[in-house]
Amino acid sequence: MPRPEPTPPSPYPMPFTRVETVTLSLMEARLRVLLVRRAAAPFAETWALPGGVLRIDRDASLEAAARRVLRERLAVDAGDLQQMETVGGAQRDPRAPWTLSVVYRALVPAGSLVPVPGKRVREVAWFDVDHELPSRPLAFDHGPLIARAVARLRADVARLELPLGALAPTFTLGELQAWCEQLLGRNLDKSSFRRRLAERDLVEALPGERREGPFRPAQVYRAREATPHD
Amino acid sequence: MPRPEPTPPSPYPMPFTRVETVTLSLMEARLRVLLVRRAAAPFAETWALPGGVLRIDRDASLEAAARRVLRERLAVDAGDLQQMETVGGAQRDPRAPWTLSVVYRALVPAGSLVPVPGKRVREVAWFDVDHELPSRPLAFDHGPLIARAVARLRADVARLELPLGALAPTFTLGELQAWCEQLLGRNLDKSSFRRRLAERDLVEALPGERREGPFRPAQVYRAREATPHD
DNA sequence: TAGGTTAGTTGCAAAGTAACACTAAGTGCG
DNA sequence: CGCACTTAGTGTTACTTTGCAACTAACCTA
Repeated sequence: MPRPEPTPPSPYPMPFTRVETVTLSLMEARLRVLLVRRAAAPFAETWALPGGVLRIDRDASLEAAARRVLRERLAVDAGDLQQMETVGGAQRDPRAPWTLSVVYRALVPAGSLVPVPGKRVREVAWFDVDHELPSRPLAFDHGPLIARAVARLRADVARLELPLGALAPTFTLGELQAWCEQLLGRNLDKSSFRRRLAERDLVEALPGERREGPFRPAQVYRAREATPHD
Repeated sequence: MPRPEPTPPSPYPMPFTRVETVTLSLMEARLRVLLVRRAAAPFAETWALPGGVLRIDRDASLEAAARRVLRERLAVDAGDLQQMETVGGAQRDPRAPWTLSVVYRALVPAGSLVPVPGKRVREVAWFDVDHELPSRPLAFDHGPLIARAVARLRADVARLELPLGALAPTFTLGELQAWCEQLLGRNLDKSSFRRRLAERDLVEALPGERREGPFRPAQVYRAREATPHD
């Protein structure tokens, strides 16, 4: 076994490293992003993405860091968590000479989060990504980060790479379609939606079971486990 | 103008931050990746991606850091440079307690690079991503990083989001198709390739000009400038 | 029993794609 | 001169995917 060298890792200063989260959810049938209003400079009083400093003493990985930030700052478990992009440079944040932010997109189940202000945060609120955000100036480079995260989520959903982690454990196909439609912000065709679902094997029927409405009951499904198809 | 605070940025230790490059090129009609053979532990004698430490005193941005690494270590200008993903964690590299690597994919024009060994590198070589790589063990987590970068490149090319920066300044449609075919590792249909090219407006004919073979001359094209289509 | 609502399927037309054949334009050779 | 060969570029046709809409099924209520 090669003995790890005790060499000091590097004489170079390292960037101020953070994790930012684009936290999305469906509320009242609209896709919304959670923002916090900053209490301190820079960008005091401006809305920003919730984020936090990477804690190498506590976070085992980048994804773990993103989960910790969501848990600590927002008290929410990210159902689906995807890394988006990493931005870094000398001029991003006046608090440090060089900052690096790894951006994660979190999709959380509807109603899993009651926004409460915390440290360094005046206010927490959800914003409709299509109707409320475009006009609003955001702190740092957070505006384009959100736009790209939303675009990528919608591209994923459009080709049925669904963030199933943020979905209820069981669901009917009608519910699944409505959920996709709300994420996309447009309607889908029922028959081709079902056809495309069947081609991939994303979901499986829970045999025998069904669920109530005042109308015809529907088959209940659940997400199939990640199938390494080969 | 809000005065930047002189606050010390953070009491937290920051991760050992690097940039790794998945440097790809077409050589002898095959997609190849440039690897270096490590001279020192850990993973001495093992092939690895070329990379370097982020130098916040010299790099204005992450992309600039990737360009510097390519220039200093490989003496090559990246025609097309795309950020792939960022990996980080406590157990990645025994040289530091916590390392973070931002991975870039570079596609360089064929023959723009003569591989020369340098510091901490025994050997430099190109490997066919389809035939030589899968069997070969690589240092760190570099194997999956390459696989994902290649898959993403091919997905991009398949839907004609072409890394035009790595292309010759002018070309014929036949050359462009052959280039895509070599990147993808499979053949494309001529007529639908041209039809799909025409729908997007990726290329434009250089009017009047044409170029020689021993056969019928072809129209010369060039890449259209990034058109913000709205 | 009729009517309303959602679940689920079927048929068809429109659009997009792949396979292949065809014409066009140049070179070289008999 | 004209034919064979090669690459450039276009049409034609068949197939696959998608969107639209109609239809049946199941359940409730009145």
